[in-house]
Amino acid sequence: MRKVTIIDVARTAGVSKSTVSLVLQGSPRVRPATAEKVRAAIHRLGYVYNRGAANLRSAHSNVVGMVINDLANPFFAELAVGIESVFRASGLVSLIAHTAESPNRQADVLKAMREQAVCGLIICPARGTDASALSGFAHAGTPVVLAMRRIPGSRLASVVPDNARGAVEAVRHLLSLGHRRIAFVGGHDDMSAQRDRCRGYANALAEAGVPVDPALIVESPPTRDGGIAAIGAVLALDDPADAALCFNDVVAFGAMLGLRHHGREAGRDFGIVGFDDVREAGEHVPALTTVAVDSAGIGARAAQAALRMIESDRISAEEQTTSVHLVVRESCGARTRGIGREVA
Amino acid sequence: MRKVTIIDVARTAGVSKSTVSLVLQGSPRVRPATAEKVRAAIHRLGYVYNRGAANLRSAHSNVVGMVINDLANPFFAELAVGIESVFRASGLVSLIAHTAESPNRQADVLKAMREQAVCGLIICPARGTDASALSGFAHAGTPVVLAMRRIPGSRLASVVPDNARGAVEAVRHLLSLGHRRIAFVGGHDDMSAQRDRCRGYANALAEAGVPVDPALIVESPPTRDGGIAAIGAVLALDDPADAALCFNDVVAFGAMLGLRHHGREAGRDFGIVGFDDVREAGEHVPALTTVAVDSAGIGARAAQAALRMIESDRISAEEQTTSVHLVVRESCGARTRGIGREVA
DNA sequence: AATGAGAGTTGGAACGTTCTAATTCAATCG
DNA sequence: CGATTGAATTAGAACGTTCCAACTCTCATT
Repeated sequence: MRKVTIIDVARTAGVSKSTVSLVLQGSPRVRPATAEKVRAAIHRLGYVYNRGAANLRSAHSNVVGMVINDLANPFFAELAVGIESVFRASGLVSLIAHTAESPNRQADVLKAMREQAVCGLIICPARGTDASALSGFAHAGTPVVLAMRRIPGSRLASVVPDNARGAVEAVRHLLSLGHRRIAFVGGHDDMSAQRDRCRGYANALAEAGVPVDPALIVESPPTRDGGIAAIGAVLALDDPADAALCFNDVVAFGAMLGLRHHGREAGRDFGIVGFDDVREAGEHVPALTTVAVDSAGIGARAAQAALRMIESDRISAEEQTTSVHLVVRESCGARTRGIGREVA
Repeated sequence: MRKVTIIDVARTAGVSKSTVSLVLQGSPRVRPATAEKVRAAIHRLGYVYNRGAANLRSAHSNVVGMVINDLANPFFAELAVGIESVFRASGLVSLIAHTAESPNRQADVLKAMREQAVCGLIICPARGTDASALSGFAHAGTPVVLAMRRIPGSRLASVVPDNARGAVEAVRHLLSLGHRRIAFVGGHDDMSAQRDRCRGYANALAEAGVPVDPALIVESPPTRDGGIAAIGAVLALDDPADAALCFNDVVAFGAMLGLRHHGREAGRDFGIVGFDDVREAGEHVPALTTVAVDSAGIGARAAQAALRMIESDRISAEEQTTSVHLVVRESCGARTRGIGREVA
């Protein structure tokens, strides 16, 4: 059973393939009656449009790429949903790849996406991604937008949350509750988000005249276990911490667990603030005070930025920063513990 | 700057385009020295292979489709990761689409994927998906594998967890703890997973000689709020429930919250068992007893099944059922509450 | 009646590959 | 020494679309 093509449609509709093509593109130049005949033939034959063939001829493909460092992480999954929705609404389909933070795997999928001739790329780069990893796209004139993470020394568009600002608000909040030995735990300093958040942390302390103690800044993998380890470190200091801003919510969950192992409890005798506001943050006991980042919104904006570049056919390096806000719950001790109800 | 093609490579390597094509496909028929020349030219010119053009000629594309009802749900995000990893390892790239349980949106993306000439499709169908929605693929001979959910009356391959068995184990466990008024809450009866789980629930009760009370089976959206509402219903009965098997973990979280609103606590004076074993299940307070489903594994198996069909060029309707197991934690009262540590 | 304009339609050359069949060339054989 | 083989290479026709330039009408204008 051979595939039915535009030519078969043309034959049964009694027109030329050019006319069928025009109908498919919704051209106003074809007589309505003719268009109707063509549509009838399409339906009768069960014709399906072959985008591959179309893309071959007309340089602009309708597929975009989406490269995510950790799709299993709900935060990034939402980012992906935001991206996909915007693209789909514009008739584009999205290739997806999960790199698991591996630059090798990332290089592999980037190559694959280039071969697929994606017309745009949104990437949340794996840790340690070098600017050169994306040079192929730049060279081909394909728009690239970085989401969530920037790459030092690259002239690429990006959409990231206002990490520094969020950290400032979080630290101010902890200070206002009387905490003075505030730690910054989790993340690695080769991740742009960690650096920005840490910078905000230091600025807020400085602004309040509280000295920044390097011993209170401890890196760790951005995981639960990382959080447990990191909180252990700041509790073991001679002059231990009495609060911590965590790199993200996952680290914060680990930190709260670590506190318990040491007989402490977040919100009672220790202040914990997270970052991201994942869904579980409000459901955790104690509910996590955290800096809310709109991941789906960031994805949507990144996709819109890519779309603009695709449509205008000129690449830009616009850096967008999206606003964040502190959601005060229980883990910093600002509120008494309700009954699982969120008090934002 | 025109794109560099196989012809440019041929010219600079001093061979024909056919030879370049053979080199690209790693054919053993070309002399090593020649292949080397070609590779050098490819590298020098920065040539990138055009899969679109290749697919046009050789009927078998290298892109697969992946349609997920709710990508923002961590459970399905992991499923997606499992699928993508297997496909990528075989050199295929994955188109992704999120349908948000909307059959309309699903129809839209299915059309788009057909136009992209995907060579295989994994779908976790939106609620209420009709077998006819996928007939286009069947007609085109494109392998389709259903993941997590089956579609009544469709002859399609599928990979789903052993829902009935998991429910049986959960109910037996609750019975063994002395519960007799066991409810089944959450989900809708037009979802195959709900029906299968509910069937297991009823069977386990019957097997123990406990009558199945229809009032104890209450449907609800598979959400937190759905869980809150459903648990409220079974508490309000004249002869109220003293335990519940929840359709999934999200419903279970809602149910536990709902219990608190009524002054009850899961694991103390009420037994709750969930389904799925999402990451938060072990971190919740109380930790959730639940039936563990290996979502990434299901994704991987579905992808492997699709791969087999693609490679053998014959479609099958094999129905795979993956094993599940009960993870006993705190929410059913079987264990005393530890300090956030999992006791499986 | 000849001309021009505009609308609608069309033929054919691309697009960058793969694949078949054919060609070249050297080595081996009778 | 011509014929046969086999390995390496190649020309050219696909694949299903788009797009340009050209063509055919019809109708209004001169």
